Amino acid sequence: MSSKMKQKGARPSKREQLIQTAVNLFGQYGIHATGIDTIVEHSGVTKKTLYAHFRSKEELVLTALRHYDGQFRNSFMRQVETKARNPKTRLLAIFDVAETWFSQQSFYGCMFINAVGEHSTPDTSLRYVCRDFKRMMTEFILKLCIQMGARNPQHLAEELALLLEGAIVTAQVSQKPDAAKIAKRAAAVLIEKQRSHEAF
Amino acid sequence: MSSKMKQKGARPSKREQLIQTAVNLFGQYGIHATGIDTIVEHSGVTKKTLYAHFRSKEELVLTALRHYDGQFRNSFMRQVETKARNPKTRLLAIFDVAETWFSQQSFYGCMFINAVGEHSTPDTSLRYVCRDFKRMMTEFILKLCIQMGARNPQHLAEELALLLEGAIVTAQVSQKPDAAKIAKRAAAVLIEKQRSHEAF
DNA sequence: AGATTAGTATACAGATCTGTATCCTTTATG
DNA sequence: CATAAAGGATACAGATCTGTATACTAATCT
Repeated sequence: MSSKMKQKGARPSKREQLIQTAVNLFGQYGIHATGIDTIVEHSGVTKKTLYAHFRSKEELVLTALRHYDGQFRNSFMRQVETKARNPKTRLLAIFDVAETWFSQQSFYGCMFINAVGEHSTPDTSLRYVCRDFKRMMTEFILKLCIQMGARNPQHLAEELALLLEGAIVTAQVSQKPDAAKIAKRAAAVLIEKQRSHEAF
Repeated sequence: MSSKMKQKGARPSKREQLIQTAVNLFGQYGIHATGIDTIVEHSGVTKKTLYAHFRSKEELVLTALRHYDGQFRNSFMRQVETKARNPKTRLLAIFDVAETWFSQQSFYGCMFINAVGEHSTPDTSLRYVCRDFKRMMTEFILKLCIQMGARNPQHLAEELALLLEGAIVTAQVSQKPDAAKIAKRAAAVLIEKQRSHEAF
């Protein structure tokens, strides 16, 4: 049996410690503002070990973003699906989950939006990761719109995704967690407008 | 007559050159990624002159943000008011103006959103500048909502502002300038829902 | 014209950044 | 036990960052 076998409840490997620390620091302070030395200090792992696991800072950045991607999506979708049962209420629940997210002490906006903000060059791996994250979120919404039997699910999903993005940055920039409530109110109107009373 | 008198059409002062260069570079590459040396090179002004006009990089950052604030708001509002005549169509025109903004080669998202993304500490001058910018934009929208005779202008303005924010980051992250079209579609629904048929 | 200001050019100090190297210790495994 | 792998501690190289200092030049005001 391999020693590298991942097992539940085991203390995290150095690699995982580094990634989690990177996620936290990049999330709070941004990527450029977070130096390797800072990550080393906060993770309790030496620089040599860091560079044994990751070729460069850029590789750590990408790994951290991808890790957070999976982590966040899992948590977010699970919360939505727990909070409500049918597609329509789940669409609305998205904004309730968002509000609890915005209200956390450790909320510093969307890590992917912030990452793109400091990396303008298009067609880079970082940009792809961020783009894909947003695409996945929209697809999650789209599925619910289809299940709800919306007349034009694609349109509705795009609109609701836009509201969610707007709520995120408004909560961040204007420090108003209740931007989620505004978004939810608008979402309710848009959903009602698209509701097909035949399905469900 | 003072030599520092500003006169139209005069070639820009060193100070203005520095500010404009800073706006451009901060906007494209972000604040942390843009060094003083880079600004010096691109502005054609020496470092000593820069530090004669600004105490520190931070002061230049704030000045640049405030400068861009006025510049952008002026341009944006003027375009909206030129494109349409009555409040309702002006509200919709916001998203047309946004789309041409998104489609520019030099579009790198909203400078203020990006700035906040790399400066998480609240209650700093930088955060105030960014917050005020968003507040002013929302108030611009609010005035139009009131003029339109919306049933709840405050609510409508908050919702439309959210849609605009969402469109900005979606256009930036997903590189889809037509996020503005989606926002406009949703805005039309929200506006119609709030329309009071008594006024105008 | 004379004096002051504004600006150029450039070097430099001190801090910080990414990434590497060296030496030693712990840990796991056959 | 013995050997190899993983990690800790630390110094360092080279680049880049903010901000300052020095010496010279061009413009401007009285």
